[in-house]
Amino acid sequence: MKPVIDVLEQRISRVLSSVTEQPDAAALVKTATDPRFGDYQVNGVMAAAKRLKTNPRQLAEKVIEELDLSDICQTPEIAGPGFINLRLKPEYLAEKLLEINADTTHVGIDKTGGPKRMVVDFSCPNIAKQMHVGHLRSTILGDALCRILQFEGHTVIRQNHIGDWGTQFGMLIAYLKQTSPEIIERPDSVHIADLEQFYRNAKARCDADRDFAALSRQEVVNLHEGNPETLNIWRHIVDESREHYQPVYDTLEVNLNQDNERGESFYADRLAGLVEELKGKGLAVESDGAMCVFPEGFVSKEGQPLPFIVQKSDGAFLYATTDLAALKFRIDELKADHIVYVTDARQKLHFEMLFATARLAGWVPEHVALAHVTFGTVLGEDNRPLKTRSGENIKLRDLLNEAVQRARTVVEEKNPQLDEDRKTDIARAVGIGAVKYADYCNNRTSDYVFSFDKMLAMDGNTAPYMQYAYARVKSIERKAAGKDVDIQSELSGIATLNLTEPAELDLARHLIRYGEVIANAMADYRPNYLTTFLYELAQKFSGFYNACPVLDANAQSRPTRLLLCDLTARTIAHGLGELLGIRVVEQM
RNA sequence: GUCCUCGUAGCUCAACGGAUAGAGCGUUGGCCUCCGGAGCCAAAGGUUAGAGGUUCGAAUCCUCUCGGGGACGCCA
Repeated sequence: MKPVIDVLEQRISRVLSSVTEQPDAAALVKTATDPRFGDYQVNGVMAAAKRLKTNPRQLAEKVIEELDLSDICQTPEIAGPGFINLRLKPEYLAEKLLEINADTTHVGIDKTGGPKRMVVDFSCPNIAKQMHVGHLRSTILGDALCRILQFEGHTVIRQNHIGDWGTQFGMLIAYLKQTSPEIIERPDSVHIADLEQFYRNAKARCDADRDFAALSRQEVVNLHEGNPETLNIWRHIVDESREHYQPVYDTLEVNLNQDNERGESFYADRLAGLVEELKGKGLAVESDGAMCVFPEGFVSKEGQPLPFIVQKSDGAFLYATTDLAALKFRIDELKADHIVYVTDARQKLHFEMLFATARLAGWVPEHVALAHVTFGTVLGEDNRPLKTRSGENIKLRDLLNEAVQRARTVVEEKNPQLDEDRKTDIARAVGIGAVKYADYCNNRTSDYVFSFDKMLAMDGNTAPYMQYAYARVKSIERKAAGKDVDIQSELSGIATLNLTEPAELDLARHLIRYGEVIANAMADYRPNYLTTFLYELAQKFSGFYNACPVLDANAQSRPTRLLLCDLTARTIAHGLGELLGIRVVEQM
């Protein structure tokens, strides 16, 4: 079903256009800023009146005369300087709830009318290093965006642009050859238990030993030239690294695996040609020995043009080159018509220049949209980027383990009678859910302070609160049998509703807004719109739960209330589970 | 120095150019013979950093100032 707000916008805009004789007059329907103003408000009349130099209230009168919303709203009211306030009819709410109920797979939300091929670039850890807290936001934000886009009906191509092809590999390969010479014959026999330590050791040797440094450089050359022995070891390092980061994705319940990987190495043999092409087009020129593109509008310190360096003075390529190659590949071969990059805000300039350069080169057709979805930093309690006490990056694995452990303690305290497996499962859902939810519920552009205590709190806008709301509905369902209530038969074929209590209506009005909120969240790539909606839903459900008995309700009210419970549970499960990748549990 | 970004209640944060700027935490006061009190209801708390401007209307857009964070030629 189409969101009510869109239906209203369309219908009122049409009337406003005809009354004002201005074809592009927009109704500007928004959700009401205050319940006293009804459910939706029309803001566009005042702007239109201004253009016509007429009285806005009088114009609003005319619009209302022409407008027929009787199937949706009660009589519209004019208020203030020229707002039109709209209140949905209970009959309309009932009709919509039944529609949602009938849609068992898609919670009453239409697929997009214009499906696209969307490439989403996210997570992107460096191989040969542990994933740390800095990868958290890109990974889960990207995953949520993919889930939502997919739900909307787009074709989503997840791309994990892993860092598997840098000069650091020379040193890692050289180090493995020295410390585990058997790797040359049998790469599989060497297991890297601690990636971080491995990297540090190699780096230390490289810094201390000139001969080793020379070997490292030679291995870089070998790698680029495709030397089979070096390549084998490199491949092994990549495989070993995957053993470390795949479990993190699994724990996070993020849909990423080897199939989504297309790392820097994939583009390695395209770079030289790409730079040649840029040179040929007169875009890349030499500056201080490096090959640079100078896209218009980018200036540096002294007002000099800012370079986008595509080849270093020593001939090596760098991330700008790889990113260009990836962009080109995604358009030419993946046939993307929308590419979304999910990285932290510090890379903003880089992506602006990347997009500008690609456009200059003529690689971006008109219909292709490029977006950089930025986010802020995860901070510690000291308001500095989150680190361990000794100043190191916090490993994502450790962070998640702690969250689960803390959740486990709470479950143990609240529900000791549950069996062990159940407790373990709940602790996982709650702990991981808390970390993800805490991230999603903040505006992605701002930094946020990471706090286990806050994200695991049972009060407030947190995952546990949401999961609790869900578990409470499920508890009602479990209790039903004991009270001789057959939910199945009361809900099957339900054709009319009896919405009368304020708390019922309030909950109903909120439930039907789900599709509108998803659209809003996606238009701006902002999951916090979704968490806010879900939180409000849980609050409204609690209000309803307190005010309206369900199982003990009379025959007039009970089916309606059972349906409200069911739709609330389905919406929470969908929003949390399907769109945000946060598991709900029946009991907690 | 240039550019980007942020500055909203004691704290953490919302607010899609709209009406009297909203939540949560914390504080204060209510609500358990009742479907999970891990809850609900209510109160107090604000010159939206400051100054101009645009607009019928500005936390939101523009300009400047102050303050935090970030980026700015061979790292990603």
